[in-house]
Amino acid sequence: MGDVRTGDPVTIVRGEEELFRRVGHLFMSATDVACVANDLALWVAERRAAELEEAALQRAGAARVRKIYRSGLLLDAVSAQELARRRDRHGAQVRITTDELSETIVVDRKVAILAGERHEGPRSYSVITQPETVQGVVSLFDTVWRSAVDLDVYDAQVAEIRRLAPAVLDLLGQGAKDEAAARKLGLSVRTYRRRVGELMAALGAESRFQAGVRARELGLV
Amino acid sequence: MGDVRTGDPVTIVRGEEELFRRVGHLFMSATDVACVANDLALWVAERRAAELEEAALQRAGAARVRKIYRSGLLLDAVSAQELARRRDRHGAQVRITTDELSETIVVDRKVAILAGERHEGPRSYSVITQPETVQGVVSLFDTVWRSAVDLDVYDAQVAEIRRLAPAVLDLLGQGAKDEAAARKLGLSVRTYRRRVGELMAALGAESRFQAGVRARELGLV
DNA sequence: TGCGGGTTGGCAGGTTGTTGCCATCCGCGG
DNA sequence: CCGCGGATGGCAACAACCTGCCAACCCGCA
Repeated sequence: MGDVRTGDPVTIVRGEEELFRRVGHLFMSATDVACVANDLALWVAERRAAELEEAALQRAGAARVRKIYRSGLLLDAVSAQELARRRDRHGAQVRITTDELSETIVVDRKVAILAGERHEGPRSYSVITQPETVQGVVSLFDTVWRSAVDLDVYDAQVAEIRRLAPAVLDLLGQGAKDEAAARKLGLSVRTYRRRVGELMAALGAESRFQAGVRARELGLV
Repeated sequence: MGDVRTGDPVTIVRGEEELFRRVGHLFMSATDVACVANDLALWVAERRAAELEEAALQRAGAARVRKIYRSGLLLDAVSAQELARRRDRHGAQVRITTDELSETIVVDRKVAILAGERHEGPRSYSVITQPETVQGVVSLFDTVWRSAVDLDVYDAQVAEIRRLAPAVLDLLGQGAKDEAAARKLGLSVRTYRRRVGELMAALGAESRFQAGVRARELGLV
């Protein structure tokens, strides 16, 4: 415990518990947080969230908090709303990308945390303090940040998509052919496919199989 | 509480806890259990499983236990093995179907339990004691049972599929085109598509989107 | 009424995915 | 050696899906 810098420039940490013990304190006084997240789950164990929440609220406005989320998240109206709520609550900036990114946090441009693959057992995280490496991560983040689009702007774009998305997802999930699905929705095949295309774009999927997986991941089907 | 027959011929029960309280005792003395399940999760709350387990073991051989599972389950080697283990342990008969079925239990041809949709909140179950209705359910079950194929037979069929399935699923999940995927696996496009087709058949999916959803549901991607 | 921006749906031409057919190859027992 | 069954891969025809283009339409606004 104590300062994270006492270890190697790169430390592998297993599980969120451990991660929190190592770097949790950094968030308390952070003035610059950059974050890539794929869902709304907090990175730290739920039971510790309260402390962080408090610290976050205290520095609201004083700190610069940038968060990037996957676009698929916005297809669920509830999630989208929750996202906006949190943003307002913390005075954070939220942008949306359609690219697939591994989860990342950079605190004060000094410490980078990269999430590893999520498979059996606790998830692993790489905690990086080596300045040049962190700088590289920051640079990547900045680039992605620039290409990402503001939550409100994106939200407006998908508002209409979202209206039809549930029905489209439902039909796709049933294995319906475009022909039949379009008829059921009272749309032309052309427009139905437009919807599917928008949906896939929003999910960042390049094939329908992949779209199915992502949709299921987000609990949309 | 008490005898399930005291209520209406059809009772809606919310949550597995409640279900167990209502009909748990039936399993203790049952000599004929018919069951459709979509995954390996036990129907009763985990903590009560021990009692049932015990009762089940005692009547092993004495009772007739028939279980039908979805074929997709077998794509995961671990699940398939666990399935066989449980079957041997309980002296049950296990068959596999590729059709989509809602979960069902019929005890001693007297009480039928149909699982409702799984959405927010606890899952609901219909407990049916009305004889004609139960008979109808039994009749449906018997038909499905006849058309289903024995676990061992099916297992042998998919053994080879399973060997390649993870790789194919992986590539599909990445949104790879058949062309590229086949190259990566060192297969011809034709054979790769054969694999995908077998996979979809095993998942009971009629479109790749649906296959993606099912695969994700089973945790195969 | 006329204009401008956005949505729709038909069409065409493309790519991707699905399936049957068949020649070929491999391994195995006769 | 042959014959056999199963797996493979090429080919082809077809179905399904994707997309650019454009005319038609709708709606709000001046």
